[in-house]
Amino acid sequence: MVTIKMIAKKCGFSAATVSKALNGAPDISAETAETIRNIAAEMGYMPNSAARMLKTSRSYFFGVLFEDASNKGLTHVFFSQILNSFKHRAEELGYDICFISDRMGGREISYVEHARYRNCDGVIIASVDYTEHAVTDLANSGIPTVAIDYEFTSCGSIQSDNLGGMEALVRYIHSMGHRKIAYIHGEDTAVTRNRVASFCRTCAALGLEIPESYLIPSIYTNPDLSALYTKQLLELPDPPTCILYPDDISYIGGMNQIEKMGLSIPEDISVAGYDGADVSQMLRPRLTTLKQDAVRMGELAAEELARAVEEGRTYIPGRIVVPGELILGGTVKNLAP
Amino acid sequence: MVTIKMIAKKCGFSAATVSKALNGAPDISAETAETIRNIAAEMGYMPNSAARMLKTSRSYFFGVLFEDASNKGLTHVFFSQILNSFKHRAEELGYDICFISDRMGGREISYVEHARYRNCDGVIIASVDYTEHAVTDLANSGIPTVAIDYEFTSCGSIQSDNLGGMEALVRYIHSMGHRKIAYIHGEDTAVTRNRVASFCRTCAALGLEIPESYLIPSIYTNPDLSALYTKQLLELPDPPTCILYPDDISYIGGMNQIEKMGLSIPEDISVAGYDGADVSQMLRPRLTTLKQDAVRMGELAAEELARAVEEGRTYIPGRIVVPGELILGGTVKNLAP
DNA sequence: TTGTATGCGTTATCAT
DNA sequence: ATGATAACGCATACAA
Repeated sequence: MVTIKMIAKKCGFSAATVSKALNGAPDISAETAETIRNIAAEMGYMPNSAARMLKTSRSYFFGVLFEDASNKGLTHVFFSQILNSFKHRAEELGYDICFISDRMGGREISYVEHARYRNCDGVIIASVDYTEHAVTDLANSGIPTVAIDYEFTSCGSIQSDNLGGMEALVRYIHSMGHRKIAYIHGEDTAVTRNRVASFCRTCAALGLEIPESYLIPSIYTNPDLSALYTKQLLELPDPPTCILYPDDISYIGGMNQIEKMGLSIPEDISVAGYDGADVSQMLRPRLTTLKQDAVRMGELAAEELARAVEEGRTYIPGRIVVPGELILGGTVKNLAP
Repeated sequence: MVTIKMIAKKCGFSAATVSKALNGAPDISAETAETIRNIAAEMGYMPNSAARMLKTSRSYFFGVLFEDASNKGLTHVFFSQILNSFKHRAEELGYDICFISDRMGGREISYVEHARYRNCDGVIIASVDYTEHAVTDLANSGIPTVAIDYEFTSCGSIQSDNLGGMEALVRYIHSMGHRKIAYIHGEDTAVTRNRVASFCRTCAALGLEIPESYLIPSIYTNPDLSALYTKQLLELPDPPTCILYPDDISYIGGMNQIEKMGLSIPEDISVAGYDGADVSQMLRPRLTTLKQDAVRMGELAAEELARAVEEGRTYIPGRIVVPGELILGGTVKNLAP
């Protein structure tokens, strides 16, 4: 491994001068800087991040906390998209990614400890149970933090526009003449509550009466449950004309059930989804759905976190709401031509 | 930040003694060790990985190189599954994950440089163009390396059993009475070549003549292309009775095309897939497919890499082939009852 | 059993 | 413009 000392020896300058030259310090003559940089490159020099980290207490690591309840982790479609674009943007900004878990080898450690151990300059929190103490401790640890789809005091926040998205979706369905809209929704989380609230509020604003039986708590990405509830809905004395699903996978469960009952989409029953832009767009007809902008969310999260890190004590947490996009597929029938 | 020195001051012992006690050195009395550990815990001590790294030149980082051609990165289903289980197992073994990219901030750097900069103890290579110089350089850098689905001399290797898997799949289809089997396969990679070779060899062994027109090069996860080729196949003067797709998404494209032509699966045309265990299992009928054991592959990769790191110069690269599982869905009709 | 001294590679301060 | 020196936090060889 080639170090600054070795370069110093080779080129006759001192280690201090070499360090400065390599870091582009202003008090080094252009000529020496040039010479030193050439020799360093020639020798294949790479700085040692550990030494630099120790000296400057800056790691250029973004910690990533990414533990969802369903334990899908990195295979979770929406979050893997966010993470992917977060990673790209972070790299552009000069940061590497370091996952924060709750164990180091055999031992259990807290997220805060893990982040401190690795000297993370900042941390992004996504896809977790935000009420967990281990999580709130991290958010309050003083380490610059940005949360996805959640707000902590004094932390940055990147949120999907669940309120606006759901409103747009419901208004569209209403504009297609539907008055009886059911919503099979995901388990109780802050995000779900927002969507449900927006659903109810928008329906109310449109003068729609939504009976209790139309609002069904299910579980995200569970096709069996959504199939079951679809059946329930369709067997109601007064069934809905349109069913909303919480995600692509739930939709597929519902779709199977609908076909099984000999009905077809959208002739006999209309459907729409949320947070779907993957599989559901390959099926025919294409699902009408509200696509969240995961890519933009990841980018913004990286930029916000970089800002939090670099502004330090003067950082004022940003609260960014990222709009989604209404994708008009072919699953909502026009009842009012 | 609380350091060893601070603990030393507080408890009256020297820094060396504290360090030893905390690391469970044998030459410290049980009593002092106990005392020191208590005080350390009380003070909320966490070692500084940068300092430790610098001193021991061990980072307990596994570098992860994960750049696929299609740029899906972490959203690639198969590889995200591998990465997820790799991450879990690595954490159990005491390692954190650090992504290796080809840039640091604005500057371009090589993978090797990146891995060295972060002092990665070892590196896993997955989902890349293995012929790229940047990649082979990494594999030959001397850093302990394990590759997924590829073999480098002196690197460990975890491979999906593409030969055995494809053979099992073809033999099963043959056992159902099919003699005219077509294969729409992915773009040219080492993995694809293995599958195609095994497909051809198995067909030959079974005495099946596969015309050129039955073997179609497509692109992975491209539903439009697979739809197009499905149409081509079905319009052949002598069409196949069963079509093999390279993945779930390609299958969905084919499925749509089949339905569009008024045919049904498996009554009119049988189909099967490869590397599918996600969406295709939620559709009805369930796709008959050969599921790769991504979870096991990730675990094994972590274990193999840990071994490579810990055995150092005495490490003899392991070549592990991980069998898949034939999932019997309902898309292959029995032609020979 | 415990403590002293040293150095890992780097950067920052202060002289020169 | 350049260099000598110290220090970051830790682990270790060796002395006590």
